[in-house]
Amino acid sequence: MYLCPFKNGNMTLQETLSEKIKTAVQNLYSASLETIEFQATRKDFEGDITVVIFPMLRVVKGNPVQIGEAIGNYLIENVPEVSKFNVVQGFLNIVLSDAYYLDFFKTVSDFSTFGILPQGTEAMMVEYSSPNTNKPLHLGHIRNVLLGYSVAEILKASGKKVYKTQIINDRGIHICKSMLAWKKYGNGETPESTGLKGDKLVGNYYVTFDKEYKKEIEVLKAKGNTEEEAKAQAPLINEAQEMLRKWEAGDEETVALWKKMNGWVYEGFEETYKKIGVDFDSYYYESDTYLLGKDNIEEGLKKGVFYRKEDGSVWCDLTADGLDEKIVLRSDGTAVYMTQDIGTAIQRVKDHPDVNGMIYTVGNEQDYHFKVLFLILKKLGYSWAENLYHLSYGMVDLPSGKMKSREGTVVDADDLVDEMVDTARAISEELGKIDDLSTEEKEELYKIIGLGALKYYILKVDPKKRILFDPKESVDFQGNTGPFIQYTYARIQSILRKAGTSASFSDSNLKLEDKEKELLKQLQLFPEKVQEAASNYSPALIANYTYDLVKLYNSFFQNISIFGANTEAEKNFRVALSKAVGEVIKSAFGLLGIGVPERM
RNA sequence: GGUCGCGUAGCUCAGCUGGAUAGAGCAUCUGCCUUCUAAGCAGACGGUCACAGGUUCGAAUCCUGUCGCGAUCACCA
Repeated sequence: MYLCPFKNGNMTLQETLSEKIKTAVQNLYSASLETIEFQATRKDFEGDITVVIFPMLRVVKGNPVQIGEAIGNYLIENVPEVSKFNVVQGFLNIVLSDAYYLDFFKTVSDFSTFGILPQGTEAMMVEYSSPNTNKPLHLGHIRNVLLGYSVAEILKASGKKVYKTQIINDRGIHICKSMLAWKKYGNGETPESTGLKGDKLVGNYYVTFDKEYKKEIEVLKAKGNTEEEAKAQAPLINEAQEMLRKWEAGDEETVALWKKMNGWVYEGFEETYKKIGVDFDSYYYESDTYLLGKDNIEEGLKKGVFYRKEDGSVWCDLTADGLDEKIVLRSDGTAVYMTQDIGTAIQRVKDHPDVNGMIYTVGNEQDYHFKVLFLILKKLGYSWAENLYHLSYGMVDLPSGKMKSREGTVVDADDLVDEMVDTARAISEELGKIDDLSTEEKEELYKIIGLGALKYYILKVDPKKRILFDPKESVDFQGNTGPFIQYTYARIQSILRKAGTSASFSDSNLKLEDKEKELLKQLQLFPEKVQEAASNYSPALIANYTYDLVKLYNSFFQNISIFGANTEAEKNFRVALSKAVGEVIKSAFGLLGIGVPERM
């Protein structure tokens, strides 16, 4: 835990304290300590940083309170930043001088880039979205896309070079179902002729297929067939399978239809991505990659990583690693999911030779798959295989249970965003604070707020936890929410407009108010928080940090007058502090993919 | 059944590399807009941290077991 990360010289204050405490214990008790345990001082006590005395009792015999007192006194004399201390039970609470915080504040020349590292040489690839092309994106994809995008931004801020990519599942029986239904019942409909988004149109035919298929099953069951038989014998499913065979054989007409309908879907997806505000540096398509793994399988066979069974199928024995045997190539020589993923991974590194690690943003239902994939890639001997991470996130469930696109129980991505924007519009109009903005400015603002509410709502929860989403209980705009944080940003901008550009802060002899000190403490933690979020792949850490910062700021804002400050220096400091907080909010929200408004 | 994940206030979530009296928001209730944006602030109410053991000076946090919820165990993706 880093509580005083600001470096004055070449050591952080925390490192200095640590050294001095060790020296003190050495001098006072002739005992040597390995590490010193620090923690943030609890609100109920006076202090900024607390040293826990208990662990020292192993090497220093004595009363923890007396030891604390002795160390405290030593620090007062030997560390100028320590202004006061108190000891409660086994806790030494240290009060740092205002000068320490003011030095920190003055030293940061630009809070808009504070904590954001420049791009280093290490490159990583982040995969997210990975949709099927037979239906529109839904709430589940939204969580995926928001997480992936944010983690990519966070990794960038931590100094990595990042490539954002996706794998598009554009082939297989699912798209054939939509194609077949369109052919049979579509009457040549197109996005243009219907005015529907391409992905919606294709999705409708997927649903149509399912409806007609079910009808056929019922008919067959009525004729005395079992459920299984009916499902296998229904003409529609056989036609779809025939279509898939034709596609794999390269049948011209089928491939043309496939291209046409996928094209519609891609246009629809792009619109949705644009609406949400995410982007990609590259795209991989399963129709290109599903064969890629085969050569790697051959190679693995030679290396002895895989083995072939009598029927010709190829397997990887992972029982020694506590997993099962996994098939990597069918007996007929065709590729399975795993084959393709092996091939895609290798291809991606070939395409981007500087990549030394990949993040896969995929739901936790595929935990096992990725465990196996990573292990196989390691066994194949790729050095980058050590740096693969499955960014596994919990499902988004509705009160009614799982979302099922075939049953129409999905929350559509476009609809959801539109609803959020509508809510933002309704609230803004009711409050009436921005009536003088132009229509375009207003609409832009509603988008920022609506999306902010949605994104924050999803990103603030730990990725691995499942989310229960109740469409009836709309996403909040008050409390721990995106709009609350955006509102604080807008307030700050209002302050800055009023202050003009003249105010600059330079005085180091100010007496800080508690709330000012709290804000400086929180600001100081941002760089560490970015690194922590990067190593944990967790936007939630950034969201929670920002919320804490904003709560502190609002308390400061509401209780301490900025323009009513006693001195010009005080006023200038408060304006500068406000500006810094605003810049960190903007920067942190940027990592979450959330915009901030000048007014709201 | 095996494996993996989750279980904290009525609800949604923080806290989890062990530390003080477990924190926020929503909801409910009190105050605060003639003063820098009330999408706010100040406060009240609300807890057997699923349960039981264990390790420790100290456990929501680590270990074991039990229960509950979910996922996964395809020549599907």
